[in-house]
Amino acid sequence: MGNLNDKRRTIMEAALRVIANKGFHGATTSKIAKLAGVAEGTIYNYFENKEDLIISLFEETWRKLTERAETRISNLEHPNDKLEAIFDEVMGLFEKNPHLIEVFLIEIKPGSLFYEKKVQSLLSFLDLIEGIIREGQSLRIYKRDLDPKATRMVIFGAAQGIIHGAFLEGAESFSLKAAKETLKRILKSGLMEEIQSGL
Amino acid sequence: MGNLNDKRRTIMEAALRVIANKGFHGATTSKIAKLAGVAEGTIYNYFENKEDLIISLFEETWRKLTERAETRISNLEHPNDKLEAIFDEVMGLFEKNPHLIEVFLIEIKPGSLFYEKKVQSLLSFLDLIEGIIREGQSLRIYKRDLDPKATRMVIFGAAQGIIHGAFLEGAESFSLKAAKETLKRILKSGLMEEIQSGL
Amino acid sequence: MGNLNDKRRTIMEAALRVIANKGFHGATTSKIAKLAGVAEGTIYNYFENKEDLIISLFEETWRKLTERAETRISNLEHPNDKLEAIFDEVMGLFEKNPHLIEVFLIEIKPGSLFYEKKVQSLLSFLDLIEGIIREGQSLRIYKRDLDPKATRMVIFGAAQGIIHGAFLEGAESFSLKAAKETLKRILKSGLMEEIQSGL
Amino acid sequence: MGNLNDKRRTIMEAALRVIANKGFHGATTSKIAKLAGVAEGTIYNYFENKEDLIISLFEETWRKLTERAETRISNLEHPNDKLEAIFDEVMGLFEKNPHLIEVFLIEIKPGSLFYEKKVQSLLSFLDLIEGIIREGQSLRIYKRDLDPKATRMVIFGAAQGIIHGAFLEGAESFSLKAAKETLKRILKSGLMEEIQSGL
DNA sequence: GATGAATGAGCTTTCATTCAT
DNA sequence: TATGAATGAAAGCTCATTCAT
Repeated sequence: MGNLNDKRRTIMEAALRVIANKGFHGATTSKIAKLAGVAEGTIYNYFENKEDLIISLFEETWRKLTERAETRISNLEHPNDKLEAIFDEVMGLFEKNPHLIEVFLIEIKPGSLFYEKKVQSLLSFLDLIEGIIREGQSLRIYKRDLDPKATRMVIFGAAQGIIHGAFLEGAESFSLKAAKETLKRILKSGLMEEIQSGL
Repeated sequence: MGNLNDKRRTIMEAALRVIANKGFHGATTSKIAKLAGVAEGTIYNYFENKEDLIISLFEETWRKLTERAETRISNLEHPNDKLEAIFDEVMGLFEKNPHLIEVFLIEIKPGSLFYEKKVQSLLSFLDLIEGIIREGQSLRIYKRDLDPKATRMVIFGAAQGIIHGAFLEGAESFSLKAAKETLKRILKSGLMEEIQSGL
Repeated sequence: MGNLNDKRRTIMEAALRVIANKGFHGATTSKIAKLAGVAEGTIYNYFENKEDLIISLFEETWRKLTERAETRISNLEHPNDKLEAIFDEVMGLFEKNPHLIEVFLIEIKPGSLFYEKKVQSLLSFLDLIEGIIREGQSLRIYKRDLDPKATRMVIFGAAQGIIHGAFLEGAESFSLKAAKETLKRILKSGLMEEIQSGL
Repeated sequence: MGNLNDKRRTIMEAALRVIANKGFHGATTSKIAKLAGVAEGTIYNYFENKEDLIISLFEETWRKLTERAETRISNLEHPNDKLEAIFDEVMGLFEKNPHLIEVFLIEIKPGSLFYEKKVQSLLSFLDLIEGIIREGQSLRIYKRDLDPKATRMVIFGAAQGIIHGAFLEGAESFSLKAAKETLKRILKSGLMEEIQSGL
């Protein structure tokens, strides 16, 4: 154990940091190798090719994010609280490392590395969200006529949207904090059953 | 007239098709030229450089989309109907050309071609949405505590999300039609003022 | 007459101005054509190719310079005065249009357009200088043991040298005026027979 | 050691030979790589870009020339002898490699690679000459009213001139040996104080 | 396993020249 | 003759991948 996986991990971490600093297309094998403190050729002892490295990184990152999210929601009761906690987890990662958005949100698209591979870890993350939606529906907290697979993409996409918004407009005209609040409100009443007043 | 713009248009259409087939980063000048049936150098008679070509394509596409959307909503009264009409217009384009999502929805990020340029046509499209939101708020149809700039990104992102969903999962497990319905419901109650019961 | 040569002349003048503004390598056929107010293809009705244009321009410019120099020295007696007048003529042209130096002084070298062609007009200009040297030698003003062909190159090269100096060092540390004076003094005593004092 | 610098040297020597054969502007990276027996990309393992290669070559060549000249003059006393020794050194190099003139004497002009960089090695070489001139002036051997910065360019340019002459005219009508003698004579009396007769 | 120099296909861009009109 | 859009070879440069050590 250890040694082999240590170097593999070192390379992946270097790749993550290079992407975080230089962006997806600025992440060359040479920069990754240098930061990892290994020779360029060494990368190919641990990964088939660059694509394999990036996909592995992607999988690992989403897997860990999902794990952290699962831990956090395990203490929570209400589906709204769970969704909010997950959302915070995701936002935290990408606020710290804006460039990761490129790889972990944006490179999820037709034609990208990740698309053909239908990367499992992202689907698992989406499954987590879907589970909460279904749970909320069972508890009659969330509207039962919402398609869960569609709903999870609406939530995921809306979150991406406000991150994009933060870049598209400046920090001056776009408050991420206010945007989070707005998103929360929209989703809350968008998802929740309307309370039958007077009953 | 015509001839000059014809060739320009031919090149732009070729670029669009190459992007559609090969993705944004697979769209080389050589492939574009070949598909357009012109020499590579000819591209540079009509565009300053590749970036100029891509941005022109981007601008043109969003501009036309915005125009069509404006025409469609001019007959409509209720903000919900307007948003739905716009949404249909966008979905129509990207269902036909899935790869365009890369360029027209996604390449809007720090470091990308479009980010520095803050391409005006996309902002105009978003302005259209924002206008409808503000209008709905004035009419006390939409919640007044929603930040319009955030809201427009939530809508935009949610729409992207369900398009992504359609690709991430197969057609068999993801019904775009059902997804649209779900999105509509979420946004409807998400955006609209809750009716004061007892009145 | 006229029309044919007019257009030819127009193109050459445009070429001269483009070189003067943009330098030798910035002088593209497209810029020349635009400034001349003709189509790019038209250049090829008057010149075999770009090389032919440039060489023609070179020849013409040196021919005219030689003519002007001949006119000026026709009134002068002493070889020193003649050389100085020629020198002033050359310096005047290149001080006004520094970029011309590239073509008319510097592109005279092995491997250049002009080298293989052994451009006649420059040789005529050098012949003019040589004639003055020979004349000075006949009159026992100049040293008779100087090889005239070598001497003409020494003069020509020395003049180039101080022009280079003006570029190599800044205007602040290199006074072209002082340099001319120095060159004059060196050549004067360098060329002239030493007067046998006391005899 | 060695191996790394060997390849660097191989590439520089190839560049030198390509320039010698094809001239400065005919020296493409592809030709250089082919002659060096390396892939084009290999050049960029040793030099930042083509400009860096050419400037390195230039610097190296002038530096070595200056070194050799310094060694040779260290044994000499009279400024005339020193200048002559330097001159011989320069002539030796360029007689062997005529095309180098382009790069090492002539590409020193506004707009050229070397101009902006004010390549230090050439200035050092010129400083060497200037030092001898100043020394000669201190010793009252050379005229004190000559501007040393101008004088060094006159000498430099005159030497260039006779090299040019050797190419412009054929070997049959231009004797480089005679030209050297002529240059020596002109400079000798041109630079030296006139002896005060009667003393 | 680890190295990193070497590779070379492929990229965007330029521009002298051609030729159908 | 005049046009100028079209051409395409060739340029400098990048970088994922290989392989001899």
